[in-house]
Amino acid sequence: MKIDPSHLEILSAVVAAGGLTEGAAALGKSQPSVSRTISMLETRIGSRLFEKGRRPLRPTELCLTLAAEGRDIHAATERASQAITKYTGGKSGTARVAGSPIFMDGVISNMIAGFQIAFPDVRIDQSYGYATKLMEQLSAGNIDLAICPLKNDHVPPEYAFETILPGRNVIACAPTHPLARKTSLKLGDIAAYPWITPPADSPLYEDLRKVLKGIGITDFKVSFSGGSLVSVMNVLKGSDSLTVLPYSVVFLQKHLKSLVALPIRIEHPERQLGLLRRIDRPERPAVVRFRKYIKQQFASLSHSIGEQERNTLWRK
Amino acid sequence: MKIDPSHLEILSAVVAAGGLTEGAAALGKSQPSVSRTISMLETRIGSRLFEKGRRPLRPTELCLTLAAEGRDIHAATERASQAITKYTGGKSGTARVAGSPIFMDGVISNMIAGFQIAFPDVRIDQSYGYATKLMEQLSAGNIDLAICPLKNDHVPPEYAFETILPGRNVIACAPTHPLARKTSLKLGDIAAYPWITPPADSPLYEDLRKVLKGIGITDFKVSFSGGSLVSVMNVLKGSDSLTVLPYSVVFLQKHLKSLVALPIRIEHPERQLGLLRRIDRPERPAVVRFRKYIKQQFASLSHSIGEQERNTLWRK
DNA sequence: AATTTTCATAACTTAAGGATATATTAAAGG
DNA sequence: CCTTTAATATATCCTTAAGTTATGAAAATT
Repeated sequence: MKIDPSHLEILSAVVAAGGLTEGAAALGKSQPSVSRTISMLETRIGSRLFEKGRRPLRPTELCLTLAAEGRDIHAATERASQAITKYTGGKSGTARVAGSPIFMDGVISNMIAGFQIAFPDVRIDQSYGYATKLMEQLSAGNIDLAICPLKNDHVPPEYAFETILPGRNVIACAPTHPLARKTSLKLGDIAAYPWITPPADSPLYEDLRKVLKGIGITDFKVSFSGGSLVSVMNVLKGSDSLTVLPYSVVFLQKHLKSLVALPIRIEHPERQLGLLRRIDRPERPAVVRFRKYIKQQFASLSHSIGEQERNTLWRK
Repeated sequence: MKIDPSHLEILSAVVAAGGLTEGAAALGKSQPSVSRTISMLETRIGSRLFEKGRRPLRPTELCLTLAAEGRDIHAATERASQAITKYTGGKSGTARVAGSPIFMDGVISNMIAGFQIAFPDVRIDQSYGYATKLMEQLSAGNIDLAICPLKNDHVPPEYAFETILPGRNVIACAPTHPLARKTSLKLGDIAAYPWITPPADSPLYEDLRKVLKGIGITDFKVSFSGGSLVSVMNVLKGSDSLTVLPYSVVFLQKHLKSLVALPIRIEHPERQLGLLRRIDRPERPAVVRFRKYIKQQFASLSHSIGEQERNTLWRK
């Protein structure tokens, strides 16, 4: 005897409501519809579900048994509905995000922390990579969103790129660095110190080279290279080295007293930090939610940086 | 987001089977039917349930969540189906039976015991009454089946009456009774002993009067009256009283050595023991099963009595 | 690259399920 | 006891889901 679960759900509603009319109302259906469904069910089963000719509708034993299963079914569909609502509202699911290591560690991870507080049931899968690899990963469907610096006019048409910050870099050092305490800083001062460079394949490395070249330093001493942000910061802290970092990264570390930016205006890379995704792939709700959260966070970060800007004197 | 539980059931089957084709086969449906149901579900939900363009069908997170609920739903419908099968097979439910007290206690209760062993999930609600009241109870829908002696041609057309035994009575006494040990018994012998009579409103009481009148006793001494079978047997055991009982009752007690029948052939009542029910009421499966069980039991009882008959010499 | 397997689509048919209007019927009340 | 009232059953119509077979498209496999 194959049975339609929705019939059992209806049955349980009628039993719970104590009548067809009220049951139908509870279900949001018309009374005749429910009446017919019940009587079709009765003929299928071959037994009455309600005693004949009793006006306060009296369920039979079988009816009560089936209604109990109907309640289970209703509970399950209810849970399913809520799961769907949660999922389509972007409050559950997974967002797979990747980006440049320095950015992810220095900026995004802090934002992810806040996101997790607000949406604890969204899982964030994070990985690292630079632009080319990120695009491949996006196209392969391995990640949903990339966060990286890119030249705005170098974005292929199958990608969407939303800029979130200008790609501004600064020269950074430990707060204990001799230059950090100098009030008036000359460009020549920095030539004496060794440099920490990011991995050679990173865009930041390219930036660093250009910056130094821009201020006339072509032959610079590299004391450490290739590390992640934490490595870089640790080495900076224990040495007199300098490095080039995105201003946003330094900005967020500043109040932790682990990094400072030297007030030297250096060449802007032509890139913009932004959110990259495939335009032809439907975005899952959790990804949309995450992306918008990141955008909003960057908007407020951008505002904070802007204020800071007005209170700083940059030389060059 | 209102969701159809059967869709979730289908979803879980597809996920469990690992593909549309196998899932459809498991459900006993065609592949296109299942395919369309899934895709309709996807458009309703607004999210994919299976990743696009992956040939070993890969369920999304949401899909797995929903499929889990689908499993619950499937389990519930399965339980419901089995409950229905059991019920319609007469293996669960309730049968409300009533009958003459002496018969119910002396014969039917033993049969009910056997029935309960075979069908432990059928509940028997037993009550007592004589023909008129039983018919009222049947008509009021308070009982499903009556077991009572009735004249075959006195059955109103709205009732069905199946005879199960001829309404044969015997004179009964305790095995320790003086007459029980006598080998040759004369009719006059019984005149000396007091009588136990059933309740005055019972058909058996009428039988007793007729029997005694038939053998010439009009003025008989009543030592006890109105009790149930157990009372009657207890009083018989502790006294020299006689009584009239249905032969079937005595027959079943005989091997317990609590009652014996005197080998005196007495007048047969014109009634027949039978199963009475309303012909216009649909019988619930458990009632059918019980009724058939009782009929079959009486058939074999009837056979046993028949054999016993051939070995007994009845006088009159 | 061809083959195979699996899923999606098309077109059609049947049955279920929704609505409104109305007939029946059991319970209640004068 | 008969009338009233409230609830359920039925009638009719229409829309949509769901089943079928045949067929097209696409991913994996060889």
